[in-house]
Amino acid sequence: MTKESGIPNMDRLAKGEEVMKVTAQEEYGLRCMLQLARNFGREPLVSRMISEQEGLSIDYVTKLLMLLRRANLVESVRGTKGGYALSRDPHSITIGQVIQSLSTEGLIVTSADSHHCNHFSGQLDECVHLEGCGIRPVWVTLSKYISGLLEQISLADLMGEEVEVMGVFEHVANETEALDKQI
Amino acid sequence: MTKESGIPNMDRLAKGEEVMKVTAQEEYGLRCMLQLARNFGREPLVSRMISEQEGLSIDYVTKLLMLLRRANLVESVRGTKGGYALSRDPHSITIGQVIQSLSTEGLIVTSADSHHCNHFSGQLDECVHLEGCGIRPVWVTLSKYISGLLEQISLADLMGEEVEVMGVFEHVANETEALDKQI
DNA sequence: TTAAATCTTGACAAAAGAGTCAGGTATACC
DNA sequence: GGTATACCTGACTCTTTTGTCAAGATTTAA
Repeated sequence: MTKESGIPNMDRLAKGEEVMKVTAQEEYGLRCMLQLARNFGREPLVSRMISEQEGLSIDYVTKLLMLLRRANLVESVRGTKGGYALSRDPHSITIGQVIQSLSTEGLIVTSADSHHCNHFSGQLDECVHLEGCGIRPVWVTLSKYISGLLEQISLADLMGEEVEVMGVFEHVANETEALDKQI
Repeated sequence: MTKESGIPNMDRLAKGEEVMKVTAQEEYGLRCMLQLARNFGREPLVSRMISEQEGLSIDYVTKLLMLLRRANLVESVRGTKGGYALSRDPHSITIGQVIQSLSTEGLIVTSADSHHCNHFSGQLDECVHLEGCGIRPVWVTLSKYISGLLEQISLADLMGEEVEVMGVFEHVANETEALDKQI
């Protein structure tokens, strides 16, 4: 532990450190889902509309929606009057499910045979540190928190104004922590 | 919030969701730093040694150490008897500092003018949602937690056996949460 | 039956990230 | 001085990710 331990978040963040990536597919795909969530219950939304509202090309939106459709989160209707719609209520779709269906691979570390440890094996077939790794606890801790949080938030939770949504998060973040401690 | 809210972590993680990336540079660079940390106080460590211990090519290790040297985390000595060493005590180098110096760009969201919002602007110059974004709270919440955690852990904290290190993390994770709630 | 609107698909091009290579510079030791 | 060891650097290649394109299939409606 370092002497900085007592510095409040705002100070720590002010340093501008930037770490851990969200891919374009995850970000833009989630935004498309939010458009569909806001449209839930109405006529299907056409890709041109989403494209305009998100500042993305129609073709790209199409590609993202295809990924989401294949994950059964979205349904499509062809032809005139066609378009896209969520395949179920936005309350029952977590952002974890959305992000996962959009990410090729990513961070998740729970054990030595996890994707992360297999992926970063250097020139060898197996990571040198499989049997004991000083760094794994870093990613394990972050993974737990991240997936815990993402599984607790639904698309419906993101549909309000930003201030309200932020409130939801503060509440859920506390719940997640409480949950973690029980285990 | 979804009905899954009460499911313990292990169940949530078992689904195998994989989200948010750690780049190769971050992972391997951090490992090199850990090698240097374990060698702290002794003769400088040559890149060949690190290369062998990590299963990476010498050239690649060299490249990573160059990034770390430019961030003033590492010092190098040329010539016979040369090598690399931490530029200061492993207790005073946080993994946040390490990761940051290794990452080209990544997730950090604290406001509308953050890197994240500038980066994901689609075809336009500015993100459509700058004035109010339902998704930003997701990344803001994760960013806070991640950078909070990374700034509280030092290289020295990672030098022990994996089980011990995991213990440190459980302790620090709780502290971070407590800290967040004060604000 | 034809036209218009819209989704479907796979191939492709552009950009970013990962990792290698070759030629150069500094230091220690004989 | 000469030689061996080791760092320094930028250019280059390979792979993955991002985003576009073109040709096809389905549905509605006139």
